[in-house]
Amino acid sequence: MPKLTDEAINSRKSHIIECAFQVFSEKGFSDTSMDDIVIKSGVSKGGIYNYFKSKEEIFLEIAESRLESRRSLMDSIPVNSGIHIFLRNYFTAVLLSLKDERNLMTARFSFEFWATVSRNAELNEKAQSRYSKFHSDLIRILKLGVKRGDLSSQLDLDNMGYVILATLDGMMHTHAIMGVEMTDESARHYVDMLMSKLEGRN
Amino acid sequence: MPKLTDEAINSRKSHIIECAFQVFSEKGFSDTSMDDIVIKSGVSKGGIYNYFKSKEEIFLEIAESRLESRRSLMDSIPVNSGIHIFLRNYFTAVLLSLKDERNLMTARFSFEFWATVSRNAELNEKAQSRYSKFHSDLIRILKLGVKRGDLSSQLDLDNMGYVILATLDGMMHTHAIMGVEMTDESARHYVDMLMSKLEGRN
Amino acid sequence: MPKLTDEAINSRKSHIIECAFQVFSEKGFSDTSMDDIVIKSGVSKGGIYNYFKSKEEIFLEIAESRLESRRSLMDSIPVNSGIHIFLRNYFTAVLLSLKDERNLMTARFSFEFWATVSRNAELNEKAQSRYSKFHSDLIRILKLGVKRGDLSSQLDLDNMGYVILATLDGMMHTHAIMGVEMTDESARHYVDMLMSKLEGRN
Amino acid sequence: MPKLTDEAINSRKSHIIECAFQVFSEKGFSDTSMDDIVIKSGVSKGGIYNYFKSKEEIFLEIAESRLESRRSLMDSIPVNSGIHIFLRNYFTAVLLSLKDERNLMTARFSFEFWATVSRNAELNEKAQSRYSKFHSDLIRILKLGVKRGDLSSQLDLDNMGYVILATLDGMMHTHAIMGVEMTDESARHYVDMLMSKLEGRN
DNA sequence: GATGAATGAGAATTCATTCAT
DNA sequence: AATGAATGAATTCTCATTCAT
Repeated sequence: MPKLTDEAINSRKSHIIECAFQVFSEKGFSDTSMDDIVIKSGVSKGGIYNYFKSKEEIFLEIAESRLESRRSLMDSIPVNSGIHIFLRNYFTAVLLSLKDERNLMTARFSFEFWATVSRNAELNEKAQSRYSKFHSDLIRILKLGVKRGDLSSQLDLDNMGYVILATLDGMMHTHAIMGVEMTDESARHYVDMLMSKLEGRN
Repeated sequence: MPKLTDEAINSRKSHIIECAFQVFSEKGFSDTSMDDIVIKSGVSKGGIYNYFKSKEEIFLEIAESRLESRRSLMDSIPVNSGIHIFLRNYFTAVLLSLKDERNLMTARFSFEFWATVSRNAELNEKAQSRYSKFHSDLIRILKLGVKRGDLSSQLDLDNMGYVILATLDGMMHTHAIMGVEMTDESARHYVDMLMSKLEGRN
Repeated sequence: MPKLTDEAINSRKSHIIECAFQVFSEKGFSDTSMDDIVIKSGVSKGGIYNYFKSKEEIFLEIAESRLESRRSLMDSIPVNSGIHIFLRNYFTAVLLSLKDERNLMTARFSFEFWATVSRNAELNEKAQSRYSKFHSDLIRILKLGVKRGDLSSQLDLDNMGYVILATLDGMMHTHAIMGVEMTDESARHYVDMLMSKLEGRN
Repeated sequence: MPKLTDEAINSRKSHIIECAFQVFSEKGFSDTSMDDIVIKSGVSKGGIYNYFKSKEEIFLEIAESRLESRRSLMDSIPVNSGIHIFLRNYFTAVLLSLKDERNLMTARFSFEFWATVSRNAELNEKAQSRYSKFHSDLIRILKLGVKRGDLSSQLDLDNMGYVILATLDGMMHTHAIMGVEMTDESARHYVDMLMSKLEGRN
């Protein structure tokens, strides 16, 4: 066959990645075999290796794209509305997004990613730096909020950044991995609690 | 050979479980091989299979014992001090306990446990019911706190139970699995935030 | 597309053969992949299969051309000079030729060829008959030398043919494959030894 | 099963090595699959890996033992008889030994060994040093012969060492690999030629 | 009961060859 | 004719489990 266009190549890669993403989300990295991906994608063994040089590479490329998309959510802050409004909406949206099966899978993949990566020193470093970026993005927004007077000036931003990201993850983790139902009320209570802290209403 | 006393059997089992626990914590379920456990424990392959019928069974028995111990922590509420004091201390203790390597391992094991269990419908049910017990214990305490006037009477207890357990897990997960340092300040901010909510100070 | 001229076809074949020759010399038959040849030659996978129907065929065609060239060396005996002179020069030239990287490669290829061929009854027969031709060429020359009085009349020509070809190969093999340096002195001692025998000076 | 005695382990290893030796001799390193060894030896896939950690290790252990045995041949020089007698006998014995199928296989393995090893820088070094030992053993004997007056005092020992080993190899190679029959006469002519040189009879 | 050697089903990956374009 | 993506059988190696001693 003649050379595929870049577009065709990317589409093929995307297809494989999409299928692999589903399997990884469901079974985790170690328990997913290349055969699983072969079956799910309909692409032959060798075919997959035309696009990725190892199972790990597939996993990492998925992480690359998925984790990026979460971060980008934050990039778009409406300039006019208050930061406190934005954050409340953002937190709520993140939690409620899990109602969508697709986002649930992303969450599962994400936890699997951290579990896998945490056992590999080299990868871990990359993952940490990704987290740091996410963290500093958040801090930047919090700072902006403080400056605008939307958030409390008493905040210990660095540490609150940790608390926010960690507890948000926890809310998702419990629902996505542990399979414990998260109700809308739980989400609301959580966001209220967080925003009270951030707005200094306690 | 003469039948071993129950005590001897239990001691040998405990030894294997202890060693397996360490390896599972470090490498996760799939990446731990029986050989890892053989080497760590000094017990032969066949020996291990005398006590456990599969790798999965070892894993599950560890979960059984470890997760039980966490629960029991809550059983002992000092009658005199306020519930809000108790909870504050308890949450703080749980988070700070991660400074101890052993507790860190337990946390890691626990997350690995949920990840594994989440992929197996049958196990999942058992795990869920364990979680439910933990959740209802917590609710019971919260109720007691409300009744005693130590906690806000406005609380939506069921949902707050979820929020508490989930966010606490998140705080631990971020530190234990993702390897992001949790400072004492982060822990304190988190507990403050939670207690403000529970005590109705916002 | 218009049919390529025979010349164009041959030139393309030659190019592929030349490149394949280099890779085979370096890595041997089994460890050379078609991709290696594709990369070295710049000709596409399918392109190569237009000219050769298998990896083995390429290998064999190289052998065909290379081994022929060695034989032809012998075809040109200067009529005037003594056969003993000619042989001395020829043996010396063969050995010293290994200083040239190109000839070293040819030697390596040649040994690889025999190793490969020795494992395949059908090919082996062809190779043997090639060897026989070479052997009888040599005998012919030796006979001529005897007749002219340049070589000893006591020679057991058939067997000496074997000894000459075998030891010459050995000298080359040790240098080319085993990587043991062959000095000019070694070469000279060898040729002296051989010529003493052939000239009956012992 | 309880622990095997060292003897039992060695016997098992020997069995595997023996079978692998046969297959490697016949098909070469690359073309021998672990399955070939499994079938030939009757030992299961996993079983073989209990004794050797890779295909390469099996190959190298065979080389270790086989190549050693050849060397040791030289260690036993009868003190009384002349060195020239010993060498003549030794060279003749080496060549005629190829009549035995077993020694033929060893020769084939040996050439395969060098071919394989020559493409791997790390292994190559080890192989070279093995060769060096063999070479220096030979030189030592030659020196002894010169000293005793059994061999010519005009010899350039280092280079003759090369010539001897290389031509001897060549004689064997031509027979074992190229499949060209080596007659007793060829062997005798070769040894005569070599001894004439060594004894200075030319 | 304990041991550890043996098993063999699977895992990831490679590669000669094919064939649609 | 030329291209290079696709195929899938074959390869090396791993590992949970079994079982003879």
